[in-house]
Amino acid sequence: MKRKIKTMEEFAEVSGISRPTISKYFNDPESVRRSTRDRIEVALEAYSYRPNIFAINQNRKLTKTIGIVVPYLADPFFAEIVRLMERRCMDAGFSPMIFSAHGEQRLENDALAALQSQRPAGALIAPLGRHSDFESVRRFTEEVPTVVFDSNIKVGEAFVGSDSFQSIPLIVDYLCRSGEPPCFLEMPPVNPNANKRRDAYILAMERLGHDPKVIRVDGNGWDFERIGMDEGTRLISKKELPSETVLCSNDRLAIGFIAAAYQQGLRVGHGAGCALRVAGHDDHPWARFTCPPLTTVAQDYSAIVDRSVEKLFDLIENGRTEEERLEVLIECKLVLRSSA
Amino acid sequence: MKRKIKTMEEFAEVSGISRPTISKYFNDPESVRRSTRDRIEVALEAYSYRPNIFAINQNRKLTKTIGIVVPYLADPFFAEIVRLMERRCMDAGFSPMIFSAHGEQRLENDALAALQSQRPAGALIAPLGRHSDFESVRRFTEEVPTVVFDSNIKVGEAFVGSDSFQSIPLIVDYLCRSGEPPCFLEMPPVNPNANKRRDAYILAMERLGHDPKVIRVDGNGWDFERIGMDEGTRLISKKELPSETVLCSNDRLAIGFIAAAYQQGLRVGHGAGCALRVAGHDDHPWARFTCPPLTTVAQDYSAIVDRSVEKLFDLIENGRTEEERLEVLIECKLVLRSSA
DNA sequence: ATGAAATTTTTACTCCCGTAAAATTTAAAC
DNA sequence: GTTTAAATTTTACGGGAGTAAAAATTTCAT
Repeated sequence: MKRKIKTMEEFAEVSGISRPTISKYFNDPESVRRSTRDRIEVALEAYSYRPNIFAINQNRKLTKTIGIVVPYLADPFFAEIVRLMERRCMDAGFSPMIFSAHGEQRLENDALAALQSQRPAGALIAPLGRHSDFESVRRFTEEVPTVVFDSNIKVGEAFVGSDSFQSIPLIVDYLCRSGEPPCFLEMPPVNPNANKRRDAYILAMERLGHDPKVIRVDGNGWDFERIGMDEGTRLISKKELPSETVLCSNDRLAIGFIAAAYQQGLRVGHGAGCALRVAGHDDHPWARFTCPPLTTVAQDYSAIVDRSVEKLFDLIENGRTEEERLEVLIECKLVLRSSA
Repeated sequence: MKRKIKTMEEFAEVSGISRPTISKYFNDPESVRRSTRDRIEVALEAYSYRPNIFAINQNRKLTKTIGIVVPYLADPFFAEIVRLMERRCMDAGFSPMIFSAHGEQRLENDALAALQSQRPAGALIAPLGRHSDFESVRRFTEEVPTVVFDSNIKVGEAFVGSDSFQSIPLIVDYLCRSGEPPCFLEMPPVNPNANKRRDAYILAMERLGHDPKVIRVDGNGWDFERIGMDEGTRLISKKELPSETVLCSNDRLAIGFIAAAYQQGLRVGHGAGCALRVAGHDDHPWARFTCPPLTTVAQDYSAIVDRSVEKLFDLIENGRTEEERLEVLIECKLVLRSSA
């Protein structure tokens, strides 16, 4: 015949413990004496009361919420990163809150506004990049301790991402050593990474004494596979490829390109009888399931997540310091499969 | 020299309008006279004030939050559904909140608890299914108006999903008519859909006078592609496939299976010189980029989202009725590509 | 048992906004 | 220029928990 407990006041009553102590308990169970903790927990089982989160956050300067914002959640790269980040945050006692910009500036701004209204303790954001409303994002980071990842726009307390100038030479070297030097397939860059990759490609090729060949195809939006397939089809059928080795700006583009090659009857791979070698970048979760499996450069998902989250926790605990903005560049690893 | 406006009281002061009216404005801008609305909006630009969401929700019986819970966000099917749902909710003036169970019962329960503590106006949930803590989910739906989608466990006010007994016959018929009758490749079912699909397969085959052949492979978790590839490799190399036409329980499994076939040197497709036909189910976003492109049955993403969201809005507006639980089954469409 | 230290209880104020009721002002209608 | 209806202002309370300060109690070592 348990009555419904709605407030902490009521719970204090039925548990026989004063409200301030109950409050202390919920903020940190270790902060009350063992015996009272036990009494509270017994009552808790009997009445299953949970404090009202809105009332809690109303008085707290900083909540336990951590915002995670990505440019496109349906991209498996971000889906996977978010998955790992969410886990880390929960393990540390925070409540992650996920937002996606769906590739649109307006929605990114909306997401940041919605997040900010939650007064989060901190935020992990991968900005749209080129399409971000820079001022908007900067204003956000003024109010909320923020670690930026993946796409390095110069806001927030820190950046964590992969080092294109390390990763691209890896794959370029390999491709040059094992066959015809690659051309570079890119689409209009959605973020700074895309530019860095192209620049890194050019640099790497020149270092090796080869002539860099960049193919910029059309297409916008986040349908990378479709762009890779459509433009790949066009390039192949019109024989406009300057090299039989194609390094794609990212794996999703490569997946589309491989599909195009397949449909045109070109065999992709490094073996005998193959007409084309294709490589990507990122080691997307699906890269190992292409036909043939994709040779690529793997971003270190765990490291990106770990470093980002660590830095954010540090910011939350110790506050912002006057130190210079931290930039963590993480090494990538070459992943050799059979596409190149 | 604008001072920081933190409360509605202060904003009322600087805008020269009373607080209750400001409050009305934020609840519905149309509810105040044109002239005052203008005055408020002018002040709003000058001071960029936003009401504190916690204080708001503390007093409202029902918030503007809508929870979206999926079993695995990194699955492109759910990523896409979530994307569409989020959009619809925002357009209707709600704040969607996304949760993923990451395939684990404990995390599903955590997500539901976290969501419930937000006192959402309603929830759209795709339960884990077989691995759901049924009682937990049921309790949740008692407190929160809920539409269940994709996986029909019998809780909540309504279910919206695809009709396996309509979709599977479509593809079975087609496969039988165009070649050898298919065997059915499934993994241990993660949700009721998987069972229905198998049963529908058996039924469809029997109707056509063929002998149904179900292959149940091992594997758990949500790495469907990996399971499809590993088990496909095994089945092919050991020649254990009872038919040269393979209908996979879902597209992700099929993607893995196709990769396996490719690596074993088997040509997939319906043309001459092809050793194997492979078909899937769902029309995942990546299905068109397999090699060869995947023949499958398309779930109607928009319809699923539309119907779910409509019903939820109806529930929120009109409250729960005593009517029977609504079950909406949406038709699928055959998508013929070249894999079968 | 005694004193000191650690906890808990009491009391009371704060956070920021929703909202109801009564009083007042404004706008529209005739 | 009334009359009326509509909108706004005033005033006041409530929601549920954080938190500070002082008083009371418990714990533990000596």
